[in-house]
Amino acid sequence: MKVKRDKPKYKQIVDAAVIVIAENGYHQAQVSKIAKEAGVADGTIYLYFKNKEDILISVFREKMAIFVHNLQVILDNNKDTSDRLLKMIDNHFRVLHDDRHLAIVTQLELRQSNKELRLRINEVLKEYLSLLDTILRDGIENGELVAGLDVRLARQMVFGTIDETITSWVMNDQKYDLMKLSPEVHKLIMNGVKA
Amino acid sequence: MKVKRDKPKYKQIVDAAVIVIAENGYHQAQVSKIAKEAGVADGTIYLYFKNKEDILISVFREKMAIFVHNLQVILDNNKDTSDRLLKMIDNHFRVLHDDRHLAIVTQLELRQSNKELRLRINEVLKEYLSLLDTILRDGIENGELVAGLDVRLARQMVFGTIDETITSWVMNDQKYDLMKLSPEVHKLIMNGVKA
Amino acid sequence: MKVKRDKPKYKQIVDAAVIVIAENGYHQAQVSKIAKEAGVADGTIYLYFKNKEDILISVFREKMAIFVHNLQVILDNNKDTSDRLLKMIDNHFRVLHDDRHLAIVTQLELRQSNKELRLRINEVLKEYLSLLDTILRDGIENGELVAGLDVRLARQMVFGTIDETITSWVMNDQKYDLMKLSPEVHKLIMNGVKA
Amino acid sequence: MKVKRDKPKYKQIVDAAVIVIAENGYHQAQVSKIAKEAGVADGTIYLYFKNKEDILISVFREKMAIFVHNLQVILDNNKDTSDRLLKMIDNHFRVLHDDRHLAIVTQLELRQSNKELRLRINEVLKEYLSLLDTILRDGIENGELVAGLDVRLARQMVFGTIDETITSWVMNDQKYDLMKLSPEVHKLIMNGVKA
DNA sequence: GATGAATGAGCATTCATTCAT
DNA sequence: TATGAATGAATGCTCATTCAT
Repeated sequence: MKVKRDKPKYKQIVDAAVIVIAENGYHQAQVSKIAKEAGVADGTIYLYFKNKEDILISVFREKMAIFVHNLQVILDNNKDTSDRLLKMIDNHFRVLHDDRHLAIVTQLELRQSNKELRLRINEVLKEYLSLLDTILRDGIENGELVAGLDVRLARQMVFGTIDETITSWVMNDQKYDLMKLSPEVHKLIMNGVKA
Repeated sequence: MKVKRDKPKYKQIVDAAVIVIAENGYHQAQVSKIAKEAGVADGTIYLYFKNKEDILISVFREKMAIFVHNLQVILDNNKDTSDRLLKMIDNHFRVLHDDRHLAIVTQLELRQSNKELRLRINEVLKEYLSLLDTILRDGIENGELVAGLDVRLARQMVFGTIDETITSWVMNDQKYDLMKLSPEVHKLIMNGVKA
Repeated sequence: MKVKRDKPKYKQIVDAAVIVIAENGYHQAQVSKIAKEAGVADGTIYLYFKNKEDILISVFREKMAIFVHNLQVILDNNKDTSDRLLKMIDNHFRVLHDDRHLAIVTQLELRQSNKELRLRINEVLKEYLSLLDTILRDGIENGELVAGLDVRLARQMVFGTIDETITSWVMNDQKYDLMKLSPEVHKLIMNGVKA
Repeated sequence: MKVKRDKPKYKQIVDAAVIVIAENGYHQAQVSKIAKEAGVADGTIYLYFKNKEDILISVFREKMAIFVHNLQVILDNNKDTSDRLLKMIDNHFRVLHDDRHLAIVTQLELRQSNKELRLRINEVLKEYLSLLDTILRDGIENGELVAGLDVRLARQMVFGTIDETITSWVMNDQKYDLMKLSPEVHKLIMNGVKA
């Protein structure tokens, strides 16, 4: 039996939600607007999603899967820690660079959700962060990263830097080329700011 | 006539707002709750604030002033870049460590505000970030920081790392000692993760 | 072609409706639940019934037929008015005593329907009440009942008493033996409360 | 401190609810309609009532209080059981005869409420029924009513008869004079139908 | 006959803000 | 200044019914 998540209308509605949220803002993204954008009736939404929160979680889960999948491929094909980190940054930047709506949604709008929803979003994020942990642990093991590195702090530094960089870019209306920043961001993460 | 914000009721209301938001969450922080906590009538709020958004901005502005003031003192008393950064991190951690309500409000609750409000919050943040820029520019100038450092990116790295570290601490219910992390965070920012 | 109500699916759906209404209550007895209980698709309902109201009317009509049929047999086999009334009460109590679901549906749930539906239910009820009128008129004629009895009022007294007695029993979760009450109810109707 | 129930707007809204329910039916009695009829804003309703159900309970409670109060006066001023019952019937008929809207609401519309609300309505009713029980017990004691009378069944007979009589009158569009029926109803209850 | 995915109208409730006192 | 009763706009979700297959 086909699960709902694989049906075309499911994806249609998720994609519509990204567009509606990006263009109207989180608090102005009414279910009826999403339904209209998806080209379905309001009630149809509820054949595929339990409630509005379920749509938002799904948006995040579906899109996050892209990041996770890409990062998994990067890990499989690259064994050098520096390469892995550069490619991770580059991938993260590129996915959001290529989908301006998605960038607005993940960096600004979804963060307006309430604490409960954000906790559920964080759970989805964990999969991604655990792959980052793998990069860091492998790097420590093979001597590429500094011995005794606190993996949790390092993860927060890497993710915090990437996230803040993208958020600033979005808040500046994406008016400069995010892609060009990855080498420099990579260098900062690897070597810090010290001369 | 004194300006309104020096009057006791202005501060009463701002402090009440921090408590109400921390204890109830952003979306459950109704004006009537804040008024009750401040011991004034609902209508009185509007003698001191234009609207609800104005209260929230004021909360952020009043509390941010502490960070800015402290950081200014740090800059005045320390000329070494590494010292300045360590003390900045330490200060940032300590202020939020000492006021659990404030930590919840700045790291979680106020981020649920809409884009417009967050843009205004960012403006308040600018003063703080420009002091950080000063640290970075001074460091580059005197050779302590790497030549050719992209100040904007470096600022995003420093702030992103600090912010993500604190947010993780708050989301983990502040159950470990944030203060102990500053030396390690400082080291990461200075030297990166590379061996 | 047989009329629809003789086909097995018609009865299947009516019986399913009684069960679903009794177990879920009138307002939670959605067409889809009735269809599921009956083992047919939602759309199939509409091959046998004009609309949801039509199902409910049919439930009442089908079940009421039992009362009417039994009462007709009682009238055919008993000519004494007091006997007829006792047996009528006894029959009314027994049918609902033996089908707890039906008792809930007729005494509580179906009364939640709107005025229009209740008017149509009353029409179905008329057949039953006109047999009661026959008992009363016969009784007046042969001198068993008081001369000059207002048949309409007497009918309302008999039916109101029976109905209120059963409703109280259902609202008390059918926790006492309804059957045992018929002689006493009969006596009240025949002789009133006066010493 | 004045309680809400004593404020003029409380009564205004209750009376508006009776009119709106009687004229539009239970399921078409939207809160906004009640507010409009009461001449207040929708939100004002919620300053006086917890929710819609609370309005309906209050309607019943407020109006039932009239019956209870009148019946209490009757008990105080009449010691003869037959008199008491006649006056009770007469009072019950007269109150509903004098307020056609209220008659529709209590006999038809409020019965469409769900089981939970009806249970709460029944609790309000209990006060009235317990006064009736007092009449019956006093009557048995002083020998006016039949020795060994089952008070519960007698109560159901009296109330069921009154209720069914009024409901029939309402369903017949109140087109005959209800008041004239009380002596006959009283006789039926006292003496039964037997010759 | 039978299916079940799709439809879309309809409504209770909250809460920031006002303004008469 | 200070009050707090009153306002009224705005929206997620359900479910009876349809109709293409």
